[in-house]
Amino acid sequence: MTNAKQIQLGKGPLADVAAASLAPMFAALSDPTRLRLFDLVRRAGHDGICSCDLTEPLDRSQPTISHHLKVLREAGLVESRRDGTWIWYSIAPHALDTVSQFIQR
Amino acid sequence: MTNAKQIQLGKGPLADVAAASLAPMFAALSDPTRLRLFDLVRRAGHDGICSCDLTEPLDRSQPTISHHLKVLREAGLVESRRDGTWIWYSIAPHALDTVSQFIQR
DNA sequence: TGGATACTTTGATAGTCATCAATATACATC
DNA sequence: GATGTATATTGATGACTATCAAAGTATCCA
Repeated sequence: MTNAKQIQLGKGPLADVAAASLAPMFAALSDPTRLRLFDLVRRAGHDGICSCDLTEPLDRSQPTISHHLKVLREAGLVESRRDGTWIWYSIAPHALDTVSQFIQR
Repeated sequence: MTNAKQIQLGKGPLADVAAASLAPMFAALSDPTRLRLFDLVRRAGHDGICSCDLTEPLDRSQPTISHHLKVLREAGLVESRRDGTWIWYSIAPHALDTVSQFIQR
């Protein structure tokens, strides 16, 4: 189940619930390996990138990469689609909109 | 010791060191209490806000707030200055520049 | 000097997380 | 069906974290 809550931050002080839904997105980006993973996926553009091409450049085990991709997916930052035995990852539309909204405020 | 590394992200894939210095800033924002704390400080504008006015609205113990402020400070996101027994917090200049740079890329 | 107020540090606890090896699942091909 | 490749899940482990109460430090004022 993906966690793609499209939160609209109000104008007042950051509400409890808003903070609670914003925090996991920052958490997803709070690990160096995941940051590089996200960056690689973003660079791949619309087509995305095969999971099999992500393990080697990051120097982590295959289960670890799989774990991190799951975290990014559940945070609503990336999407995946299967193509035979491969799985292709791409950036979710509006992935960083909420984060952006918070940053520039 | 504040951790205000002003990283310039290159154009190529996110480097190991860049990711390692970016991750702690996201980590600092990955907790709901800290997000609200940061938001309150930001709203206070140039003058900043007294630490004593941050404990009550967040419904956490005073040591917990102190701990979170330390995390924000060491991530280079906020600054503090003492005024008698009070300590005033304000947003660090260019606090979110590096994060912004990563987001819009 | 001594109390009062604001804040920090310490110590403890329960929870989360990054990582890997081992195992399981899914798909393709033969 | 059997085998091989790609990915996911499980289980274990060491490290980190959010929280609080208690104790410590800093500053002001009388």
